[in-house]
Amino acid sequence: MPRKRKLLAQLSALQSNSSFPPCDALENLSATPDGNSSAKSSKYFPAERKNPAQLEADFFNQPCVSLAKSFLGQILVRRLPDGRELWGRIVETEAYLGGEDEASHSKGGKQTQRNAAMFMKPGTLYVYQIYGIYFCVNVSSQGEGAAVLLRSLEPLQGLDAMRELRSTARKAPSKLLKDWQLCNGPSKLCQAFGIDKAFDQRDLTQDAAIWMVPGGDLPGEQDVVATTRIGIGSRGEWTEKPLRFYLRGNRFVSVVDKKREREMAAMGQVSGS
DNA sequence: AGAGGGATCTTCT
DNA sequence: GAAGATCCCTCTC
Repeated sequence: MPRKRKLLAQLSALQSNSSFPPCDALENLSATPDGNSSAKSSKYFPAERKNPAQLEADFFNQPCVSLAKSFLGQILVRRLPDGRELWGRIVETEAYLGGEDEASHSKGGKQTQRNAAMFMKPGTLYVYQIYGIYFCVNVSSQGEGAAVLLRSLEPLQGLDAMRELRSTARKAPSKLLKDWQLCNGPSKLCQAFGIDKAFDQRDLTQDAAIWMVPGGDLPGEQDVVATTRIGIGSRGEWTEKPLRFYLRGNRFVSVVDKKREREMAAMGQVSGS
């Protein structure tokens, strides 16, 4: 059996159970969970109101950099077809501004079939495949063609399911993944949360399978490190712009910039009160 | 601890 | 036809 086939089969088996169709895209049509499946299920709420505290359209309607920072500390929630809920706290993001931003898929303001979601209303997911085998997920922000890449999450709930989803994609399933290895990278978090192309162009404020809720522990300005983006190659002046944001000292961040953190600490000493 | 390469395929030129 | 907002394994120091 070819490796890819095998992976797809495992994923499909994991994500579906007897009462749900295997196709992830059908989740929206059957939003009612089977009562006893999840502690967070809507036992006391109408089915259409899955969470009263979820982040709404006005939150996502911010300029790109502002949204990228505002995401830090907020919580991404994913409900799998079997009813299990995965919770992850966002600890690392990148802003892709569109237009002049040479590193953005929407550079030059160019809209293509692939990046169409970047031009849709704030809160729309942009999911694309990278290197033929992985996925990355962005959230559209205010601004033409602008979006925020989700790079790392701190896993909060559903870690067993995340480990299963992550492990299906590796050669040596023998060694158990540590908690910090589950979601510390843009494609790792997509694997762990079962996010693929089927989520492209979905609306975070309208979807029954994925949404965000406000975090209880939001960072202050001094807790956020702003540094260069990862993996964008040489993009002129845009290569060095501080458009990546992460929580200082958080062990679930994918790439730590010690040098930058020292610089910021020094600045803080000078201007600190 | 760090460097290097392979996997794998859609999208756009 | 080539590149790509990555990850993981292996080799070397």
